[in-house]
Amino acid sequence: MPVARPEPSDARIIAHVDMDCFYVQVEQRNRPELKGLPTAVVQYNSWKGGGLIAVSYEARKYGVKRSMRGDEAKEVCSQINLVQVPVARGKADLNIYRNAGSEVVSILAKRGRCERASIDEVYLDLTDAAETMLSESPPEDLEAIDEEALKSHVLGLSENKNDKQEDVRKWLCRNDADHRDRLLACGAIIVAELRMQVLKDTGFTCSAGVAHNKMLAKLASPMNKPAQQTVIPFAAVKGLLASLPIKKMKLLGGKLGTALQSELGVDTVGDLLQFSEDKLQERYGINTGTWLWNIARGINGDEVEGRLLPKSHGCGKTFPGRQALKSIAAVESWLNDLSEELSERIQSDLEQNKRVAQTLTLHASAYKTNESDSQRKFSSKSCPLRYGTMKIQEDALKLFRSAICEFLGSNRIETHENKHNAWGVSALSLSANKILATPSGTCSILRFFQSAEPSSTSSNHVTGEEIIQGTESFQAFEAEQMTLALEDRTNSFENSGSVQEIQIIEKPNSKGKCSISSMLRSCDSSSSEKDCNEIIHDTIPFSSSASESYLDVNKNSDSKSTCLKAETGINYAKPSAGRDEQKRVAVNEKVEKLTNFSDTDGTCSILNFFRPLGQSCSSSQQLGSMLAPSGAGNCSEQDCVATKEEGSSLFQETTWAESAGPRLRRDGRRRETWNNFNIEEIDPSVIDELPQEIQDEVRGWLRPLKHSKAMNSKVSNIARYFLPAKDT
DNA sequence: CGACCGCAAATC
DNA sequence: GGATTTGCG
Repeated sequence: MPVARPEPSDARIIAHVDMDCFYVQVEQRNRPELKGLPTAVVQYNSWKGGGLIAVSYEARKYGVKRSMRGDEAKEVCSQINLVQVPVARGKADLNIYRNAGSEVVSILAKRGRCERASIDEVYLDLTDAAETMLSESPPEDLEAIDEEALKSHVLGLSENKNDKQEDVRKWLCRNDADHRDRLLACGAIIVAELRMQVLKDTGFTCSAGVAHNKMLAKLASPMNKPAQQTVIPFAAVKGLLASLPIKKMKLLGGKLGTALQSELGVDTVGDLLQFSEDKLQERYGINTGTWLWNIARGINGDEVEGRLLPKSHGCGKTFPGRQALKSIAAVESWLNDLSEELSERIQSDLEQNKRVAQTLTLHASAYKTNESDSQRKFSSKSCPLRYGTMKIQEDALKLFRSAICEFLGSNRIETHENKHNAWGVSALSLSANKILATPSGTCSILRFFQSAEPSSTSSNHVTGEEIIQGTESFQAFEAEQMTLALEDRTNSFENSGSVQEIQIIEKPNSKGKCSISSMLRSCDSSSSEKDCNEIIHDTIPFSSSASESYLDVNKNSDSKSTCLKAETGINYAKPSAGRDEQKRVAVNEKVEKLTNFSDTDGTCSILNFFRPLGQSCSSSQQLGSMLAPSGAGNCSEQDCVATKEEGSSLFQETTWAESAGPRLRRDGRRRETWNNFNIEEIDPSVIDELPQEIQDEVRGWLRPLKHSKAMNSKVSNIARYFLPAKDT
């Protein structure tokens, strides 16, 4: 459901840029002989000529539609050129289009805040640029207005005369106009320049809408395609919405739009005006109700996000009809392919953008052949993402096993093998989510910890000192080191392959932020899986420190725990009073080792840097929290208590009692906590204990803070990477 | 089962 | 917060 956001009081200038039949343009750039010819891009040519996903404007003249199959397109346009989407690993591969989209984004981002809305769409907030232009060189002062700007379509401007461009020129240059319109004129000129730049640099044409908010800009961009732009002045909004079919509005093309039509008899956006906000809220909820009330009036406060990269990466394939996968082996094979693709994509994201994905998610559609209620949900499953194709393949298969087991409501492995052909899988997809930007310098810190680990191999360790930061080789070094650090993140699963029902989930800290401890924890890959088995926590809130791993004994059914019991011989009975302590098991051994180890070689205080911390600390304190060795904070009482719990579980000084089964905590002893300090209170001598390159990095973080409050945001970005985000 | 496929983001 | 839904091209 859409959510209403307050609209800023000052007029904004927002543009929506939409590439014209983008996939076709990309293919035509690769094969120039196709330019100007009726062309469509098609995927899976095998069945009825494949499905069209982009149609050139030449082909549209013949009535070719995106919803057609290739064969149908040939029927209405026999000379159409059908270009197939590239296929890799047996599935469509959209990477060339993604990359082409990136080319465009990098150009469009130059004049203002830029949000990549899809593979071929971008929002721009050009408010500042327009204000600047208006005050420094307003349109009426320009000797000549860009031809492309003169070709703009201005909604509401009478376009019946012979010389349309002269009308537009007058409109753009009216210095007696409303301030908002004058800004819009500047926006149109800027957008025209940007579009020309895109054409010059990439060869792609695009269309654009310019208006005062995202909703209106999005409405405007397709009004005059291809290769044109449309402006919606404030005065034109009411008339536009009055006759706009409700389903044309973004987010109303689906169920909600249908509901409005059938329940309220609303046909156009303007028809919504007759309903009070209360009425709309009552029917569609507070958020959606207000959102609807607003859009009826052309009001939309959504901000342009300033994000040039996607928030997640996914790949999937459907297996319709007879193609459904009927064996684990077939599923495994496809998951391997999907994992490979996903791995490549997150790897290049890491190398190019220094971003790290945190979560791997599998989704599938399945049915049961012998049951009538075969529509049962096949729930998606996720686990911490470990880098490396093999690891992803491994985890993906385990996620699938876990999900199919749940789907079938059976614990029997034989059923999974589908001997009776009892099930089929009609879709598989994998995605990498929760992608976080890594602050520069993080990786060498990671590697420091990894090399510090006594049992880790040092063969591939290179110290940062040998590399000069800022050079390309350093960039490559960073990416490589980061990858090494991420490959060994805690395994998602209990090592015994027979137990699919237990899933170790990386429990994120309060806001799901990446925690360095999860990476540190598994520096030793040889022992990580074994250790994993030991990281068993109950599901009762207990020292749930940032990103500790715990075994998520599925809590929703008795059969699950029964199953576990049967297959592992360990009693994983559901939590019950008096037994909690048995299920409350040790923290990863490596963290313990790290703690003890550090006490002996003088690096003790670096650990203080990376203690997991409680929530609700102000961001200006967060870095201080990582760095300060002692002091007092101003968290609420409750927060501090919670933090102490965390401290005791992950970094306590006491050792852990060994036992035959899961290891138990010997006592509840706590150490003083160190969080919540002012950054000014950091003891400089602490930093001196670090290796030189890390000293430099940390000092780099601190230096700006002392001089400029504006740098707080930079520091808190780094801090947020390690710490729970501030609750907002 | 059932024929649009693949993908990404938002919502709950 | 993970899973599901919605929507888009």
